[in-house]
Amino acid sequence: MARKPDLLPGTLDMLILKTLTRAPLHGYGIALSIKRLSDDVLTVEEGSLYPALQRLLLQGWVKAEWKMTETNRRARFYTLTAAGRKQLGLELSEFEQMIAAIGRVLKDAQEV
Amino acid sequence: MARKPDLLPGTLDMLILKTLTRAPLHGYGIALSIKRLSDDVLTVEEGSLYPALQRLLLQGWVKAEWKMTETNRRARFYTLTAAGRKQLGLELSEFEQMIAAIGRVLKDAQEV
DNA sequence: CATGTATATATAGATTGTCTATGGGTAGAA
DNA sequence: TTCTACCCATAGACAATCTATATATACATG
Repeated sequence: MARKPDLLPGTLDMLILKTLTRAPLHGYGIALSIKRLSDDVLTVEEGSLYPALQRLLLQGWVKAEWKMTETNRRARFYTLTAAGRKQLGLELSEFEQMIAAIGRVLKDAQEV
Repeated sequence: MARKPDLLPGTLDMLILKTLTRAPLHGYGIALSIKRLSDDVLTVEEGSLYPALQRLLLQGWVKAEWKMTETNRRARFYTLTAAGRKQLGLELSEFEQMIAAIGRVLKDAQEV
């Protein structure tokens, strides 16, 4: 990781799924939501976002529907499926386990 | 991340640098150390480890020296350089910032 | 003495995820 | 009319990791 990344690789699907537990949203809205909730630390580039949404659709973790936004624009709204909710639970627990494990390695104790 | 990964991508360099703050170690020892400290959650595959060590060498963040181990084997021992220590500090703070940001997105509050 | 296991390094090639760059297009404000 | 914010999408480059493979040695066990 030579250049400072916009995301922690491997966490985008989880972030999207989590965002959709609040409400169905279109892609642009998902990206904005993640950016804002993270206080601009996380930026979801379009070239990451749309391929990720395709992945999630293909896996059946979200479904999509074209609608009009409040601002009168065509947009594709994504909704979390039951399988997606289950997948989110899985990813959350694996992520937390990893973070905890990394935390143990980063601790200063000398128990090598 | 279809398959459960052995590591969080992007964190390996940081883990290696951190491990070397305790003592100089050879590659195999670094991998073992990370595995044990993480209670077997993190596994550093050889195909990830040695390229990572090459990266760190190239950046000047570690230096290497062939020596004999306690068990009488040839091994390449890596030592953290001053630049490496500085880099570790940088990666630690960026990592913590990212984790905090992800935490905010994963929180259940409705402040969208 | 043969065999197996743990120790130890290293690379090639595949895979995957993210980023950069680009293309298209619309609503509404200035 | 021009600009900005909104909206979707893909191609290709790039980087990190994983799988598979290769080589080799110390030492224990049968």
